[in-house]
Amino acid sequence: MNRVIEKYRASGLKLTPQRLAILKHLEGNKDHPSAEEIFRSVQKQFRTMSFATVYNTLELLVSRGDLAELSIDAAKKRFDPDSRPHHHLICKRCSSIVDIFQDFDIELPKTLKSEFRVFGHHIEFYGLCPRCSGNQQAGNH
Amino acid sequence: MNRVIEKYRASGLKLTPQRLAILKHLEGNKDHPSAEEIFRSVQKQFRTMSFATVYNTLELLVSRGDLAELSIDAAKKRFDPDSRPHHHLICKRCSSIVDIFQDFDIELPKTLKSEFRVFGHHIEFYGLCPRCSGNQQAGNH
DNA sequence: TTTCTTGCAAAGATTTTGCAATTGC
DNA sequence: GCAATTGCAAAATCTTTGCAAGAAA
Repeated sequence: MNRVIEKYRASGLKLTPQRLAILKHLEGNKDHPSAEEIFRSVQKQFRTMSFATVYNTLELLVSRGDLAELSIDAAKKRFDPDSRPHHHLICKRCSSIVDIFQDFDIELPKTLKSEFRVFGHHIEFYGLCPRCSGNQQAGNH
Repeated sequence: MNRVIEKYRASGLKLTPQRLAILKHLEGNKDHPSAEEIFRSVQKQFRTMSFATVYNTLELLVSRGDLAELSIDAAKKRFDPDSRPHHHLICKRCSSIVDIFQDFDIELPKTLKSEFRVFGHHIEFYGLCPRCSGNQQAGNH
């Protein structure tokens, strides 16, 4: 995310401490956090932090392509700062998400390709994480 | 969905007219409707229809494996009555969803497979539908 | 009659928005 | 100082829930 900060500076956006804290929280984050998790974390540093700022910043990052918004979890949007193309594996019990860095050879039928303009694809694997598969009681995180 | 009705009857669930109307609306439906779309449609026949009944019925169907809940659309849950395994293609502009009935050969790395218990996978293709790719103005549906 | 289901209304959860006050540049 | 950003609070969505009344079997 450090290069994201440089990009910010270069395009005239303001580097407010709130934004920097959000960027810092996202940097290298493998938890695929929701907006609320990001809010709670950053609020520890900024007591006056608001959801508006979190959502504003997330929307900005997504629109600039520096953050991916995942729709893999039906309950809420989750965010992924890793910009490398990859897939995800979600635990159906605790909703934890892990990255899958493997390239699969996926080719759509030609008939469809001529109608739709397809940009890309994303594979969602689902199952039970090690913790949940051995524990019927395990809840969310 | 007719066989779903038989299954219902066989397991002692009540076949209320509201449920039958919801099942009828879902039968053969390729629109991947949201709960609200189902509600609006069925409400035309039952003026007193409530969201509770729609959500109750959808949850029941999902729990019995007769309906798939899609998390492909970040804005809301959408439902798919087609129980055959398949994938989806979503239009990033109007959020329309079309089915992809093609089987891709997807194999996870062994290391992951030994940790996670993986049940299955779902591929989300994204792009622009024919209508939206030729029309910058196109809105939702 | 018994049990399940409905409808209503309220509550919960997530996300968005308007706008005055503030702050980075 | 100007324009972008923040914080607050209210509102907009989507979904769930409690419970009394009603209906299927």
